[in-house]
Order: sequence, then structure tokens, then C-alpha cells
Amino acid sequence: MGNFPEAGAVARIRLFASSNAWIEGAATRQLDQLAGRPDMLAVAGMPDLHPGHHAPVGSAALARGRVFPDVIGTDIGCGMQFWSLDLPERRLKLDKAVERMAVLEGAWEGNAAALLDEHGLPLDFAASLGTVGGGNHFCELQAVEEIFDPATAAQAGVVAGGLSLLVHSGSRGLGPAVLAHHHVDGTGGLPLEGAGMDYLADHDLALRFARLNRQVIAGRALQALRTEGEERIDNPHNLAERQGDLVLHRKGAAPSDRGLVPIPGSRGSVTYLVEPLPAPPDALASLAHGAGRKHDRASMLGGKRQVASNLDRLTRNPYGGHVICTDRQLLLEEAPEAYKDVTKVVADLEAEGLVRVVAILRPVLTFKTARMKREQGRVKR
DNA sequence: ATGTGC
Repeated sequence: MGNFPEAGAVARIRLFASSNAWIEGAATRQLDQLAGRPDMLAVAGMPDLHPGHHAPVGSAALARGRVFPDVIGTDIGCGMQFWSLDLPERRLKLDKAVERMAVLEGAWEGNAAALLDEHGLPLDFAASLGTVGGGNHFCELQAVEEIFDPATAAQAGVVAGGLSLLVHSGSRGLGPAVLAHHHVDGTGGLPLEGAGMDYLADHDLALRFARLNRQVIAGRALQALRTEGEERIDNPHNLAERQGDLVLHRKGAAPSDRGLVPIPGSRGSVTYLVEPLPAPPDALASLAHGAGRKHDRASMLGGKRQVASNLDRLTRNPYGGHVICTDRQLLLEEAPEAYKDVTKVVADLEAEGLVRVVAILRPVLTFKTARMKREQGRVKR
């Protein structure tokens, strides 16, 4: 890493976003507060920056000798996993796929406890291994919209007429349990020597659980689609990474040092497959992890955004694809207009010299949830 | 985000 200020000095703050980026004052204030934490050396904001609980989502923060569990938050290890499928788009029967993909709602039929045991992972949350979860999580079948660099795209198995799968999920119950176990009041974090290392050990288990969870989800989706495929990319965006006595925190920031990165927008928009470029040290080896929220969940439920009368639209996408989501409230919270324009977010990353676009993928079938909630039909307004 | 309420 480059020359960062010494401990006690003000951390360097760098925002990788143009005036086109929709960045709230609350988010930049959170970025300032993050920079003001003890032993913080540098902080980077990405164009998807938006307010989070204890730190802004879309940020990276480098500290010396200290880790801040509350910055990583509850969903430790949450990230994107990208698979290429053997099934060509022309052979997909969409109606059948919509029907069969709903299997993801139930528990995995495999032996979760045995698999976790094999991986040396705790069994406490075996029941949710292989399930997507809530919030912004999804499992999405995607088709190729455009390829800009065929040779690089082929590295991720992206070829014209092909299909891919993008899984966005995390460590389910394990991440929140780890955070609760190592909870610290205030913004001081944990010293790396001692309590900080204990946190990181448990954090690493959640990181591995999250990746395995995405693999099981993908395996179930492939089975539902009666095809096979290959895991090409796994890119976690909520994690702490120890580098000697430094700790790099990523809160909704995609690592740029692990190959190609999928950057999804909303469930009504395309996903960009990008190649990270050699970046200045103050980018903290990070990229935007998605479009980022434009409006918080609560404001999407107020009826002010004129989406309530148009719920049917939200279970389809502008590309003729389907969204499986039987939860009305989640459908409103996750409406495309709740998100920034991913095209602008990626344009900012390009303008900052951080990435090159390799391909654009379009949503064909998105699984969110097939569960029928009891309060179904009762949306607060 | 969350075995998603007490």
C-alpha cells in the first residue's frame, strides 16, 4: 500500500464518484465519521455509496492494528458468486424454469450438517445452508446482452447465447451471531492483538459459510434448471482482510484484486461484468458492489413513490424476464426505482480508471422469495 | 442483514 498518514493524523478520504452519482449528505458524513475512527489510515467511497447502520455501504477503510466489527456489520461474508451454465439460452423453457426455481424457498434436501462438518464449519445454522435469505439477496439466471471483450468474457464462461447464474447471499444466521458474540459499544473497534484476532477467526468462519452457502444455492438452481455449470467468480463484499498489522474493511465494496467482478443493478436492470484495472493505492483494492440504494426501504413503503398500484410490473423486468417474489413488502422495498442507475455507477468507475467493462448480462429469472407471509396484502401506508 | 416478535 502507498504512503498513508501515521496514527493520530486524519485518515485520507477519497470518493470515487462524479457529480452524476446520487450520494446523500448522510452517506458522506458517515464516510467522514469512518475516517475519524482511531488508527484509521485511509477511507475510500465508491459511486454506490449510501447510508448504512454504522458505516456507509460502498466503502473501504484501512486501519492499523485495529478491527471494527460494527463496520462489517451483521452479514459477514455476503457477496456475489457467478456461475456459467451448460444450458444455452435457446434451450431454456422459461415457464418451466419459473416453476422449478421456487424450490429454493424450502430447506436444502442435502445433508447440510455433513457438508459443514466436512468444511470445519459450525452446525448451528445448518438449516439455512443453501437458502437465499431476505433483503437484497437473490439468485438470478442471466443471459448475455452484450460482450465487449470476448477473450476476457470467456474466462468467466460468458459466451454469446449462453446463460449464467448470479447468486447474492451471505452467512445467514452465522454472521449476526458472530457480530453479537464480539459486540463492542461505540466506534473504537477491537485491538488486533487479542480480541480483534478472536473476532477475525470467527469472521473467517462466516466468510467460508457464506461462500459455501452460495455454492449450495447455485447447485440447487442448476438442478432445478436440469443443467450443469461451473463456479467462475466468488466475490465477497462485506469482510475484513488482515494484511500484516493492517486491516482492510470492506462494507459493500467489491475486492478488485481477485479477477473479474460482477456488478449488478436492481432486479430490473442489467449486471456489468468488469475487469479491474491497476488502481491507485487510495482505491483500497475496492470497487462498487452494485448500484447502491437511492431510497431507503421505509420510504419505498409509503406509497409516495407510486409503485403500489403497479405491483404486477415488479414481478417482471423490462427484458421480458420474471422475478419470483411473493412478498409484497419486499417487492416494494426492492423496486428498481429504489436503486441508483448501475450504468452511471459503472461509468464512474470507468472514468476513475478503476475498471473496464467486459460484458453486460440481462436478467432472465430472478428468485427472491416464494414464501406466503401471513400479513400478505397488508402494506403499511 | 437476522431460525426475520414478546
